[in-house]
Amino acid sequence: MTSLPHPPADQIELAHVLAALGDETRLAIIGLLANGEQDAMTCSQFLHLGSKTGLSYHLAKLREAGLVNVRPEGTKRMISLRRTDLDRRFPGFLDSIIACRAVGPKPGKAQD
Amino acid sequence: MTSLPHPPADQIELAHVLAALGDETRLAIIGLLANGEQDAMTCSQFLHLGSKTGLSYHLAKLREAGLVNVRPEGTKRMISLRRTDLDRRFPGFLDSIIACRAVGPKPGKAQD
DNA sequence: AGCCTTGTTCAAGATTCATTGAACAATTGA
DNA sequence: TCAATTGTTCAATGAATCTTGAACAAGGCT
Repeated sequence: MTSLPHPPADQIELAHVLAALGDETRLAIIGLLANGEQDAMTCSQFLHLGSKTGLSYHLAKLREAGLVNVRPEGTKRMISLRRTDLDRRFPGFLDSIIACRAVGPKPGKAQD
Repeated sequence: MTSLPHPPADQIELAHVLAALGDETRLAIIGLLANGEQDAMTCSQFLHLGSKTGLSYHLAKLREAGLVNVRPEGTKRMISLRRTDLDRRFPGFLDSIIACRAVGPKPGKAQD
């Protein structure tokens, strides 16, 4: 039961995706989702990036843009990158973003 | 004489670049710069995308983000993609964006 | 039943963004 | 010099964004 609205894969818009990623907090979330071993994480695992309310807001943005999938499980939300959908729609895009971030702005202090 | 402020190549920030591209008008400008034969275009060549003032605003955004280079030549500004700088800093990123746009939202009516 | 955890929603505020029109600056050309 | 072209700057407006705290909802646990 995907209670929360997700855009279908073929309807993900590039400008929308780029706008969603044009924010340090959300970019950090994507970085953690991409580099972490687990393919799904909960909101509370991002709490070091901001307040509970702020996270809910940013995660909704990422979901609405088509970047992440959110699956309710108990009181938790399992959040995962829509890797397959994104790769099919925008080949190479996600990989380049992730690679950039690995070298990029926030190098140390990754408590995965 | 680069009268206008451009960020040095190694100081271009990913989040800033993504935010600059998260706008249909600016994305269209980058698309035209990337797909056109000419490596430099003037502001007036983008007038079909918006008002003169708006274009000036959006082009400043792209310049400040490090996406384009603006070189004054007479009363004109020669605008070009910073392909080399971007490829070095974010390998594969620009190519994936351009490829996406080719398939993407505004298919027909490209008066190159 | 209560209580805790996890996360959303609502309302408010400050900030930034995008668009517009008028006025201005600089170069080109008659 | 006068006029046209090219583009910037300024001020104002409305919209969107981000952040915060309080209140709420839904499950899990004892």
